[in-house]
Amino acid sequence: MSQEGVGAGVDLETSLGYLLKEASSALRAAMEEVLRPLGMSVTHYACLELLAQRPGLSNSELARGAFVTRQTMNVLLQALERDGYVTRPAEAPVGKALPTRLTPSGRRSLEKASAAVRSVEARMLAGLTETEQSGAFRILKSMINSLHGDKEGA
Amino acid sequence: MSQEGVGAGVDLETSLGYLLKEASSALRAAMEEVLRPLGMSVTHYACLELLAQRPGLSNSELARGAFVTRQTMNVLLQALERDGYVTRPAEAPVGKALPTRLTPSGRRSLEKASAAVRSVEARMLAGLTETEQSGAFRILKSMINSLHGDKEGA
DNA sequence: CAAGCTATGTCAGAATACTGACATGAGTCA
DNA sequence: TGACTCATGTCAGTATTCTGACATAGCTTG
Repeated sequence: MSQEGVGAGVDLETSLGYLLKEASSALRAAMEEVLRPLGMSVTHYACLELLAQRPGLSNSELARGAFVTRQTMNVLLQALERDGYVTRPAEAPVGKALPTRLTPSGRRSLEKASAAVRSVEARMLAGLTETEQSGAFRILKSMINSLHGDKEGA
Repeated sequence: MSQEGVGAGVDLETSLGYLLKEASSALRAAMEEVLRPLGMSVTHYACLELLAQRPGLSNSELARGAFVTRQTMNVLLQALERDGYVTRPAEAPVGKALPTRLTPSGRRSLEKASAAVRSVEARMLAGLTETEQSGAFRILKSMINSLHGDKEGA
């Protein structure tokens, strides 16, 4: 049922951009599936994982790391703080940035989620050799770099 | 702001899943940037591009192709129909599925958007050889396949 | 010092996408 | 035929994320 080529369109069957979106969508769906039983969303997990690996990140830094706006991250952080997963000082030690840290409860919650997500990533990479994986890493890095540079010709 | 030198255990920096999300996020942002002047969102564009290449797709089929729920696509289609970009028959020729088609207006609108998106994709792929691109294609396909297969043995 | 610029945290409203639910049409199977 | 299952279109409500706006802290520059 797919004939009728339109001139000069983006061929979805061969478009790397479309494939990138499909892969990202599949990864997100798979993560949601394993995180749902743990009562955690993907963004929740991303925030906690970031804090585990880089303690003391501010709201804005977490937002950039999770690829959401700082307003969105702020709402999430308030919920996580209310539920006792993270803590923030009442006053900023310097500037306005409030360094955030995991509580023991948050760390426990993250451990199960982190294991689940790692298993998803392992499944995603099953069938790829080490060489292919490092190739994928380099290629994705190149794509990101090319997209971020606005006027820059690579 | 917390200083750089985030030296310890930055597993996110080596995670292909994280990199995949970053690349997808960068692509989406770049697409939004070029589509905004045309008054079109990414989902909007995806729907029109799908219809250009596969005329007669139903609401549910479009939803799957654009990686959103059929409810979300339904809302979008109603808006596109109201604005005269697509048409759907009042009654289903068979079953309940309503085959959707672009109007001349929708086709015109798509042409500019498609060119803009094509330039973004070209920028993304700048700096990658043909071999690298076909490698990326194969690797992404493998990731998607591995994530979708639930109990699938290799 | 004063002015300008940038980054941050936060509140509020708007846009977007999702989950739940219901009715309908088509195919399957006993 | 009738019951069952599945896919679809659609309405309604909820949830999530975004854009806009404001005040404040720190740095830079004249």
